[in-house]
Amino acid sequence: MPELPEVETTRRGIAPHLTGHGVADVIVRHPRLRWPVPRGLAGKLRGHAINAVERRAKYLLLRFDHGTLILHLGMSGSLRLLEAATPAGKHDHFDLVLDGGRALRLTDPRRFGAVLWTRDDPQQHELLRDLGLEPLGGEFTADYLHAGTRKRKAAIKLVIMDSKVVVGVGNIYASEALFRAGIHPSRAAGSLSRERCARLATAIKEVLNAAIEQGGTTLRDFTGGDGKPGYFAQELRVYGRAGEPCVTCGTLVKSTRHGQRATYYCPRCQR
DNA sequence: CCCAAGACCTGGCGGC
DNA sequence: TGCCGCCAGGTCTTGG
Repeated sequence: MPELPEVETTRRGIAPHLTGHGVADVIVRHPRLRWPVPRGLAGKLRGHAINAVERRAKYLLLRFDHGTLILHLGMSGSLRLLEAATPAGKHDHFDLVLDGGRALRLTDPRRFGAVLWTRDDPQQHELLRDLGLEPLGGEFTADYLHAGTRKRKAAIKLVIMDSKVVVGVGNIYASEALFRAGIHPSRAAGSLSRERCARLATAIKEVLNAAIEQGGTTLRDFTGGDGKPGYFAQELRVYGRAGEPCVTCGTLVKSTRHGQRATYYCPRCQR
């Protein structure tokens, strides 16, 4: 579920309910996520307040005075706010119980998500330290993308999904951004002109921003019972549409694979 | 350094 | 209905 737009939408949804609130308890029902959930979190966090909820790439950062709780939703994770007494389901692995009786609950069937703690600057954490630029930031430009792809022979789709280059472009948005930019997903990254890098950087920003707006409309209620997305499926132009006509030219959308992930593209519009 | 493949997990689906 | 293989929105790790 979580691509960058959903993580950002989640952040916006939960932040007002967490910021300034104290932690009453931490419940770990299943400590074996992507990495083991650190032991003793309850003792560390009880009585401390959350100062801010930030995002770096697809990591959510819950800032405390004495450290940062780092959350990742993996492939199948979601967060919602509910009454702490709500019975836990099979995949409800982690609760951050707040003062006042509510809790932030992590649900994650595949357990590729993560809950980590650092006392230090989270940007220097080993998982975050070497990440590339935020796609929606001002530094992510045509020049940056052009320079960063010069020596890369790999398919451009793989390169824009490489978190050391730019973060947050997941499998869906990689196909969508390349379609909007008119670039074939298999094209060698280093063969793209500066002009086409400009179109691609713009397309990435546009598709992510559009999806965040969509997420904002369908995921606004994080205090409700259901944190499920559902969102922008109707906005997708190529993803999941193999065999259907291209929305631009009518040619049938094709699918292929890059790095064991499904890729969708229009063989006529994308070169 | 770059790149492809493997690894971690569970659940849903289509086919037989 | 049951079983099997395949697929799934991520990303770290490994081996060439």
